[in-house]
Amino acid sequence: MAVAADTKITDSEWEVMRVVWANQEVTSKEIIDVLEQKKAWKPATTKTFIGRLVKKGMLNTKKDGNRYLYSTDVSEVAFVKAMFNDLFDNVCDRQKGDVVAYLLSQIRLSFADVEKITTILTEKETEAVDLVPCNCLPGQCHCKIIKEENDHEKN
Amino acid sequence: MAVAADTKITDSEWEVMRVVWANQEVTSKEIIDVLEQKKAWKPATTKTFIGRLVKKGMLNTKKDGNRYLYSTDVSEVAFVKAMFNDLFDNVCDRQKGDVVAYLLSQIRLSFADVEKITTILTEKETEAVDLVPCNCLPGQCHCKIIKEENDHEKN
DNA sequence: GGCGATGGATTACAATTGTAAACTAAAAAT
DNA sequence: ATTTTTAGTTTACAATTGTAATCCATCGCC
Repeated sequence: MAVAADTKITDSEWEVMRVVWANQEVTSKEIIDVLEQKKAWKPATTKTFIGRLVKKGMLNTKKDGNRYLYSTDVSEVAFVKAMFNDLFDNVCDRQKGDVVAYLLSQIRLSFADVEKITTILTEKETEAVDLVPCNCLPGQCHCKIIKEENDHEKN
Repeated sequence: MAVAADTKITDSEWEVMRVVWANQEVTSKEIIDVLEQKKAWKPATTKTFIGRLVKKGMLNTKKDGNRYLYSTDVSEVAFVKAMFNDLFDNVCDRQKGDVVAYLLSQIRLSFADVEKITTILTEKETEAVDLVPCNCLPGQCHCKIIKEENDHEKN
């Protein structure tokens, strides 16, 4: 029921979604109030973003008198993961471990998090390699160039 | 010497940057060739992105006859980290461990990666808490609402 | 029942982004 | 030296995004 988190949204729309995710069902007024606080957006501005999200199918509307109750079928967690995955598309496989290490170093963890990550890490350890193969196009990643240089030396 | 990876670039510009990062110094032709392959961009399109990156100060130019050699002072690793950090701004602190766990589960690791991550994890373990405090604005995160509900029940 | 407030829809408009052609100057080839 | 090819610069133009005012329908209140 995740309704594909494949929809692209902008940063501003994301702000709106966060309010919706936080609340299950919200009125535009609630969204407007929160974002007037956080982003100093005029009500009309927030309305625009709500409208665009409805058009994109990210927000559902349920009529309630003269107004709508907004909700979404897209899970926040799934969406966030999809966004991060997207970013990863721009990164060489060989670099990803380093990026994850960095992210990990930046955040706070709960005991549950530690346990979860430990489990995954143990699993990954059994499949670890000396050098993660680079998946990039030649010319778009260091690895390839180094490889070519090596090949060159060999011949 | 990182020259602030604070500059925002678009996805398309990122493609160009990857070629530059992969090569130290490149000509526009090399960039054009790679991206004609990968993205089927017309040379003129790639030229536009190169131009915009130069204007933004992400690319340096060194004259070499009738053409330029392009290079950058921005480190790829630093840049990637900054981009991920940016994304994290849209995520509740309490959720971040989960996201990192997910990312970890998605990638391959080298032995060195495993070691590095293990070290960081061990460190994090000593600072782990039962529940990572939520940093979100009230109304923009579940945590706050749950908290309010709890507070409510208490009274 | 009329009127002000509220919420949604329409319109606006500049900046950024994706996509590229056209133009120009300089280098390479003949 | 003239032509052809390159590389960089300028211009173009539609789509998306940020930001918002205005308009219109309705709801609640006097």
